[in-house]
Amino acid sequence: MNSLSSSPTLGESLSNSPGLPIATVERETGLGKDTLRVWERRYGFPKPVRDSAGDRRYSATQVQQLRLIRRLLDAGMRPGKIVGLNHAQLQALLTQHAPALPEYLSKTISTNRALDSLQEALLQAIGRHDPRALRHGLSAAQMRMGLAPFVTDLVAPLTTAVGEAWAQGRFEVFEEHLYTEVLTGVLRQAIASLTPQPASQGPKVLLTTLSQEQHGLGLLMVEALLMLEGCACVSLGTQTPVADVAQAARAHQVDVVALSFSNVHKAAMVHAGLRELRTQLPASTALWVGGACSALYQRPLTGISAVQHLSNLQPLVAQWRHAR
Amino acid sequence: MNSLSSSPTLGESLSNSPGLPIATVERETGLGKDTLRVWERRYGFPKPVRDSAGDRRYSATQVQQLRLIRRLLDAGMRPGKIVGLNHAQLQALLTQHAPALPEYLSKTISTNRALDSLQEALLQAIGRHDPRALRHGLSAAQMRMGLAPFVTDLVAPLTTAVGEAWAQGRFEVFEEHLYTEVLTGVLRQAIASLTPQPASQGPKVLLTTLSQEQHGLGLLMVEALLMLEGCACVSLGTQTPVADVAQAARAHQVDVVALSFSNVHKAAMVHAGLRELRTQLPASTALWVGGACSALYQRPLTGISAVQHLSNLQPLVAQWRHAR
DNA sequence: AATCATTTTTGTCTTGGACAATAATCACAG
DNA sequence: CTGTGATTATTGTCCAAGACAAAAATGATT
Repeated sequence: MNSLSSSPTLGESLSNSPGLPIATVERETGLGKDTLRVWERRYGFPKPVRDSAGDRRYSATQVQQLRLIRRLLDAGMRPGKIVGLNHAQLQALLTQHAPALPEYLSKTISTNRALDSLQEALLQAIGRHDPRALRHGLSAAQMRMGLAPFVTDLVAPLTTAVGEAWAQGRFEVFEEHLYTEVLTGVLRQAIASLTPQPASQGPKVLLTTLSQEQHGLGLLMVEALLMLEGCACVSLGTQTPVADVAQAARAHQVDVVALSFSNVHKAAMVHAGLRELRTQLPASTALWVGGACSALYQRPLTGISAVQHLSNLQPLVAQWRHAR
Repeated sequence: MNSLSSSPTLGESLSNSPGLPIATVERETGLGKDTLRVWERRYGFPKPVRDSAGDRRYSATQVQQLRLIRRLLDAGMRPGKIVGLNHAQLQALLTQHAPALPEYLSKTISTNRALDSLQEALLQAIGRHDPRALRHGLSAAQMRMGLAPFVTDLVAPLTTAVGEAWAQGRFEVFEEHLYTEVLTGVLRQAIASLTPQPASQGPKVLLTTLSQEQHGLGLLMVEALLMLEGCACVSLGTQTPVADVAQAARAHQVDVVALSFSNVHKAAMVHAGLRELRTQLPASTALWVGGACSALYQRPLTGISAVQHLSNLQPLVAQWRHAR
């Protein structure tokens, strides 16, 4: 009861409102079509209106609530307990459960007042739409702090802060895009200045993300840190299919494959992809994973090293060196 | 008839073979679950075996063929004609479908022997999996030729050559990714070295691509050329929704919005998106579009300037200057 | 308090049908 | 031969209701 194009993305969400089709909601929330339908059947939410063809049309409000639900699910809650709740109740749960979450992040923040105020200033530069100030602030901080602390203590927390501000509606999409773009420029410039490393004392590392993972900032942060450790890095950018990652690892004869995951994907998919890649990779090739994906740290993954925090990267390289 | 994790994937594809579940095939091939099932019903392919629960299990061979089919679909073929074919037939079609070239690209190539041989050398560096040689070759060429000719006469044709080699199966996905990544680094370095432009004599330009368009190389090429012309550039990276492009244009008070399109989308989608954006943008804001998307140049688009070739960019800036 | 067995919860896959937008084909006029 | 308009064919996505196995929660026993 539907058709091919059903063009709308989010453009018409404001003016006229036929509502968003289920495919768009899947993209926007990360919840599968099947899941959305079975939730409607079981919990009575979300209950979209139907268009002339009988297809579901979700309101912007429903999508917003689904976004909140998604975050609570990532925080460990169960669908049955929260899917029926209204916006206010969800928001309450979210703020209440906020401090429980990122314990591995908080240790770097709030211990340093100067960092906090710098971060705040940069956030304001984004909101002011001032790319020049943003770029200058980042660049200056990198020079002052040194690259490794810059990445670990400022860029990483700042990026999650921007992501959260966007999720809470305090930032628009284009403001988050501007931040990503400016930071990408700064990080790439730093990496380029490190490039002429003559004799690689560390492992040769292949960097990329798997299909459908298009968040590339984490990759750049890791690349910067690894180059500081004397690693030889080969980056493939984002969205490389599993089979091609394995193929590239063989072609470039790397010692390590490093993958970055954001939290937009279903845990089952992440695990399946990793298991798949692990078996396609030679046993002698190490597999390192990291990023804000909660699925990585719940259970230990056999044959895979999970890097929950960027500060754990340096020890991992040291450990690799020691094993040789 | 299935379950959550569905642990196996392709890991066992070599030794024992339960085959890949449908979700993995969707991720690896980009073909939706519904599409895979309806193809099986209509064309009898792919015909996966079933596991103990009755779920489909696709063989690695089938996935490989699906990948080829995907490429042919992107090249404009119809599923009904190619879904039943075997590996050899698909490969034949793929290599055969080369000469259907856009004529507007060929004019820059083949007029200069030195350029041709340089391009050939760089293509070989990609095939040799030698990122260092590739990067050095590009960097040296940029220094020798100067940035504008480098972008217009070498990078642009080289990029289309790589894309075609990939479409014909002469390059693997990861090889194309490596090219993109290395070139991105070179271009960004060039742009960064231009950044401290004091007084902008040219228009302020917002650069981005619309949703679902993730090809960012064209954006970087345009940004480099525009900065040479004294423009002030604000880039949002790729995949900005239409509404946010308009919002950003207002927030940053730009004179021009420049969009890049690759040829992966349907013409109707492109036209709809552009029309929508044109209405949301102030009339005083110019809208420039370019890229390898054939839909842009078939009919004239009202209120939009189409840049078929990068050499047309400089005149457009001059024209804008003159209008003030 | 920890280990094991049981029940509940939950996401994904199944089948067969349907539809609307796109593309291909055909008929007809200039 | 070249457009142009109408017709038919193709094709991706959505729907419904049912089913099942893994994960989480609960209860029982050491």
